[in-house]
Parts: sequence; structure tokens; C-alpha cells
Amino acid sequence: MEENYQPHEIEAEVQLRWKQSTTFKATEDDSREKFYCLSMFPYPSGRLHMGHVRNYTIGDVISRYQRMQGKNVLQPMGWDAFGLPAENAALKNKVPPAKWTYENIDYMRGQLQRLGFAYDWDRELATCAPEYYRWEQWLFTHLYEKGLVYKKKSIVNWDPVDQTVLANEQVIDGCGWRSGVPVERREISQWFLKITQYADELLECLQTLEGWPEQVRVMQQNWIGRSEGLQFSFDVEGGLPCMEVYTTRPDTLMGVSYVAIAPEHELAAIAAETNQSAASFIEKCKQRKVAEAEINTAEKEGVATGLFALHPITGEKLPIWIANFVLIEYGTGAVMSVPAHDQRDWEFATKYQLPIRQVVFPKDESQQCDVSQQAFTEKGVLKNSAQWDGLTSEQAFIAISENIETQQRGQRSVNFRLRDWGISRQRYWGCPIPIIYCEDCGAVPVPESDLPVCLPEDVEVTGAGSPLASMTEFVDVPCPKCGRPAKRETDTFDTFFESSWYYARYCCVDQQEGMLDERANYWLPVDQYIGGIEHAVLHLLYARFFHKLMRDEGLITSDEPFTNLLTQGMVLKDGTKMSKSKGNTVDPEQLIEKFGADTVRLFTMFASPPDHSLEWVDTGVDGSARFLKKLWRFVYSHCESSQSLAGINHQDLNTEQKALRHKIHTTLKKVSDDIGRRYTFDTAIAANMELLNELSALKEQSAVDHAVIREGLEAVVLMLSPIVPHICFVLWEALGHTTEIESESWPQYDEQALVQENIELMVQVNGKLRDKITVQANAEDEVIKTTALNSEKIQNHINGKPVKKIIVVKGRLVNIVV
RNA sequence: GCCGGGGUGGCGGAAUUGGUAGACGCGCCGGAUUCAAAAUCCGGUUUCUUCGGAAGUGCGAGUUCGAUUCUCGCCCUCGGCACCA
Repeated sequence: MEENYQPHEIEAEVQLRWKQSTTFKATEDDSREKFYCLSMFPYPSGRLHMGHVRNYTIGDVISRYQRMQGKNVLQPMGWDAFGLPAENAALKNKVPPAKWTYENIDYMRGQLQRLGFAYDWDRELATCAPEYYRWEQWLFTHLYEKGLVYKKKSIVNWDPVDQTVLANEQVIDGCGWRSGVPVERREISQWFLKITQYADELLECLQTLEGWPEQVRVMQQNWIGRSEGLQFSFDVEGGLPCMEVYTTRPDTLMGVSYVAIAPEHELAAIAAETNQSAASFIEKCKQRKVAEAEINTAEKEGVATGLFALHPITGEKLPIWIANFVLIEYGTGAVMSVPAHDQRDWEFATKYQLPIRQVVFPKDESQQCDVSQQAFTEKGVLKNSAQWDGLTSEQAFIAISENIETQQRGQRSVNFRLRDWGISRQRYWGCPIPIIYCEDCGAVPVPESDLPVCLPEDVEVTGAGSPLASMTEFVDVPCPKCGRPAKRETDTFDTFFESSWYYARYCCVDQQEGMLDERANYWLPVDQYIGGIEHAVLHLLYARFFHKLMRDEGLITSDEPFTNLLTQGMVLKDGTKMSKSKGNTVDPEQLIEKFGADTVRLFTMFASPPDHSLEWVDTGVDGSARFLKKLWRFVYSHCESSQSLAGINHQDLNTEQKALRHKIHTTLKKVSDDIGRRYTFDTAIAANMELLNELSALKEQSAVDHAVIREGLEAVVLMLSPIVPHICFVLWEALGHTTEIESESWPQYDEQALVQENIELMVQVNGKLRDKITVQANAEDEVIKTTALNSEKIQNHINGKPVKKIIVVKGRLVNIVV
């Protein structure tokens, strides 16, 4: 063993040993409990950032700990390789996206390997490889046959110069981020996946995900947005088609004073034929942007159509208004407006002087309620509501709904905020949608035998639209049905498509005959998933949806993909998120070069618990490096010592030795809980630092001293091995072991060493700490009370006052109340 | 606006079930070693103090023998969602 810690030498050497021994290769084994630990795979952007390092270190610590628990652990890694940055880089550097991506993957794989993560690299996958994406094309065609896929027109941001759809984030001040020209709202035909058909199950299963953070479950719940209400129709004057509305407050039906429709509603178009102001208002709304934030801040505006709807109970004529706040996508695109009981309706009514009719009043009559100031949106008791007067909102919900149902005018129904998932992207670097358009046969899915539809990789990206559209060798194909000339779809899948099922593919990455095989059922569901909170809704919802699609395709048996979810906090510097644009990034590679991988791993785990944000402090890294040096030198001097090594018989130890063993085993107990249950790696590390401090405080004078210190050092090395695996690998061998530390079990604490003869108790007077006493661990309460009262300091604080009560908390404290 | 985190020394943070507030680390101060420096080691480090103590976990109340922890009302901050009828 070298006298000084040389991280770079030992890390390279240990990594080679792991590779030679195929230590982390995972194989299905029914005789052992499996543990599938997965960190969200990276986009190959070029180099790792600190967020990656933190994410993957957390996963690695959990994986290595579970391995020491005797579990059969799978920890894979791969690449979320399709996406827009590759096209941007291509434009900038004149490199094809495929080349750029594969080079980045090679570089970043090297970085991950230098960090020593215990991945089974045989299962590595990249989503841009045809062997991978062919199976999602296959699934898509199956979903098409099942009717879970459809094509419809939807409104998008269209950049007229770049000839492409832009994401909302790419529209800056209403203009394309690169072209700088105003974007248009354009209706484009796109493919959709019927995620709404799974809305109920996606919502219900959230309750079973007890291993997920409450925050993420709530976010998904809100996103799915289930509501119960009544859908019914208004007759419209003049023989026009009747108008469907949806409301969650049927109890307010008698307070309706107008009806509002979306500018895209069919009645709006009818009105526009004769009403010039309606026509120009609809035109104005078309100009507005798609970005929802813009819509929200826009002032409520509308125009009367001149048309009238008839109230389903009273027959009263209600004006129909076109309003910019009514969304065509939600419900029926039309709402019954009750200004007295809905704040939006109230604002609109106030602006256009429409009547405000209060029909619900507070249950508590003393409660203030003035609908001329604002809407009263709470539930209450009905008045001004004909036969329903006196009913509560809850009773009226049922009674009024039943009335409408009896009239056969509508029915109670459930609505979701969730909309179907638009998966078409007019972009090049993605998975081709396996569809062929034939003039006679329409949209025809590519037959299974013709899959995969490979994306041509050697292309020139110009920035104007997708290069696929102009590649006749890609586009021109015979129709699979009739054989006549047809055109291939040139849109690609949203890249969330690839990331929705990669976790399953890792289980059987070499399977060439099918999407998944029986090995997926061995490993799934993922026992521990780790990633950023930014994926709380999109990725984690799509993956749950895909899991159910694959289940219903008969590919897997479980209902949910991820049993436990850990959302790691952001890496901050100077109080804000590390990012290139802010110029406050820290390059992990430079840190590894300076300190070695173990120090970087140690610091990222030590600085804060994984689910909190991590404040990066450069000098903090020095502390972690110092600790590892200290550990190394301690083991070195221990091993160089000429002291012989005795056996340990706890009963025969002296007080100091017993105290040290007590520290060793309480630390073992605490760290097992910190790493195994709490995932607070920071406190686990702190406890080991404390233990090492105490071990080094003992002046070694005997073979038994030497043995107790040896026991402590071995415990520290084993406990830290999931966090800093390289140094622990070497120290374990230095401590005389001939087997690799990766085959060791997690150390167990010795109950006998936890027992103490004497314990220290806090003594409080009126809840304030005044003294400490030492008593026998098994002392009776009476003895403890007497000892506490005998203390001189305590007597000073009691100061002759009568003692009212003495509270003894076993093993902790005594509180004397005077 | 709604939902969810969070607010503790100079700094990152600990205190797991209501029971020693400030573990561990950084920084700083003092000392040892050194020709000197780096590195290393030892000691100190919440504030105030008449050196007896006193106060102290965003602010204000409350429950309790005892509150960083529980309840109520505020303030600040971070994150998410947002015209969803």
C-alpha cells in the first residue's frame, strides 16, 4: 500500500478490475430478490454537468447498498439521443446530427466510466438506433389497429420562414426564436395518442404509488384534472343547431344570464356570416399566440352574436356571446355563464353590463356576501331558484341534474383537463412515424415486415423545415396495400416517445424478435427511479401511460413502471441554478482531474440530502478530499503498525474500548438506516467522519486496542463503499482481505456493543437545561429523581421553591417543575 | 390567484416519534511543525454578558412540564400549475 492517497492511479486500476471481473453484469436469477435501480438517462449534449453527476451518484449509492443487502441488482445506462439540439449543432457546425450525437455519447460514456458507476454496460442503449426505435414504430402500428392513434388538425405555432412548428418555449415575444418573424397560429394535421382513454386509470393508480413524493402525485393529479358535472344542451332561437355546455355547478343553473362560446365554435362561424363585429373579433382571436401564459394575462373580451339561447327551465332568452376566455379544447367549447357565482363570468358581465343574478347564498347567514363586488363562488343554499329554493348546493346538484336528465336534455358526466398527446414533430432528428399516405387507401401503417423505417443519417440540415421532406428516396414508396405510388410520412415522433419505454427495454436490450420478452417481467417494475423534478408531469406521465399500453398489448404484467421515485434537487451556485447562460457552471471533469472521482462523489452526497437543492461551494470540495486523505493515512499507519491483533471479547474490554465499540456499532445502526431507509447520505457520511475522529483519538496501546480500531476501520470502509467505491476497494484489500469488497455483505451491528452500563441524563428545571447527571442505564425512576435533586446546580435553580412535579423521560432527561 | 416545498451561526447544513439547538464539513481565530510557505496536527468558534448568567431556530399568538418540531394568523422565498367552465 502506498503511503499517500493517489486517487487517479487507484481509480483507473479499480475500474479495470471491475471490468475484468464483469462485477456489475446483471443476470436474471429467481433465487435472489431483484432490485432494479434506474436513473433518468441523459440527453447526449456533449459533456456531463453537475446535475448528472449528482443524479447518477445517488443511483449508484442505492444500487451498491442494495447489492450489499444480497439483492440481484440491475443498474443500466443509456442515451436519450433524439432531439432538437443535435439539429441546432448541425446547423452551427455543419456536422450531421447523427455524427454529433454518437461522438457525444462516446465522450460522455467515458466520463461516466471515470466516475466509477456500477452499470451493466452490456445493456447500454441509444434511442436513435434503429434496433431501439423499430419497436416503438411496431407498437405505434399496433395502437393504430386498436384505434388508440388518430390524426386530427390542431393549432400550432408556425414559423413561416423556417417552415416548421415551434414549441411554445421557442416563441419569444411572439416571434420565432431564430427567424425573428412573427409566428402564425396554424392548423396542422397531427398524430395523437389517446391518453385520455387512460385518464381514469392514470388518476386512480396515483393513489397506489406510495413510494412517490406527494408533490409529484399532486402535480399529476392536477394535470389530469378530473371534474364531475353536467353536460346538457341549450336550444338556440331561429332553428339553429342546439348548443352543448358543460358545468360543474348545475346548482347555479337558475342564475345563468348569458352563454359564452369559444371563437372557434360553430355558432360563432354562423354568427360571423351576418355579424361584421363578430367576424372581426374571431379574426382578432386567430392572431393571438398559442402560448397559454399569454392567453391568461389577456383581458377578457367578447362580442355579442345577436343570437339567443333558451333557458332549459324558464325558456328565457339568453344572449350568446363570443368570448376570448372560452377554450374550444375543453368541455364543449361553450359555457353557461353565471356571473354571480363564477369570477370570470362576473368580470365579463361587469365589463359588458350583463345581469348578475344571485341564486346561492352562504349557509352561515352572518357571512358577508355581496355579488356586486365579486362573485360568490362557494357552495351554499339556493334562493331565487323556483322549486329548488332551500336546497343546499349539493342537493341541488342532484335535483337539477335529474330534471335535465328527465327532459333528455343532457346527463351528468366526467371531464378531464388532460388532452390527447400530440406526437407529430416536423423535425428531422427523431423516429420516423411509420405511416404511408396513399391517394386511394388513405393513411396506411407500415407493415411489420417493413420495419424499421430507418431515419437517413447522412443528411444536410439547412434549418428550413425537415430535410426528409425533400428526400425523394425516403418519401416516394409504393402503397403497402395497393402497390401504387404513395408518400411516406415525414414527421417524426415527439422525443418523449422514446423515453417512455426505455426502462423496459433495458431488461432485454438484445432481443431482436420483439419489443420485450419475459425478462421484462423479472425486472419490472423499477424498484427505485431517480431523476429531476422537472419531469414530474410530462415524462413520468407518458411513461406510466406507455406502461399500461404495453401491458394491454400483453408485453408485461405490472400496472405501474416505477415503484419508488426520488426527485433530486437542483444544483445551485450563488443561489441560482447552474446553467451555461448564467455562466456559473462547474465542470465535473475538471474536478475529477483535480481531486479524483471519489472526492467528487463524496462531496455531492455530503453537501445536502438528495431531494434538497445543493448549494455548490468550491471550498467544500477541499473538505471531502481532506477526509479521504485522512482515511487513507489512518488505514496506512494502522496496517504499518507492529502491534499484534487480538480477538475481541466484549465483556473483557476496558471502559475506553467498550465506549469505542459502542460508537462503532451505534454508527453502523444509524448509517444503515440513513442509507437504507432515509436516503440521507449526508448524515451517513457525517456519522462516519465522527467515527473516524473518535477512532483516531484512541491512543493505541495493546493488541486489543488494535483489534477494536481494526473493527472500526473495516466498518467505515464497508459503510462508505457505496459512496466512494474506489478508495474502499483498495483499503479493503489493504486491511488484509483477499476477496473484492463488492462481494461483501452490509455490516451488521452487535447488540451487545450497543448496551451501556452508565448513561448521561439531562436535568431540566422548568424545561431549561441546568445540569447533566450520570446514572446506571437500568436505574429506577426514584433513583434518577433523587440523583437529580441532589445536584448542587439543580438545588441552586430550585432555590427553595416547592417541587410540583418531576418528569422522567427514559434514557433522555429529567424535568423538575417548581 | 391556486397547490406544494422552505426560512436555524459568517457559509452548506444537522436535530428521524414534542425531549441536550447548532452534529458533520467549510471559513475564520489561536497554537504546534517549518529558515519560510504549502501540507499536516492540536485547540477555539450562535449572540450578549456585570462571567453568576441571559437570550436565541422569519414575525406574532396559542397548546404543553418541555416547541426548530404541533395549532392559528402574518411576512419573505423557491418550485409547479394557471381563464379547465
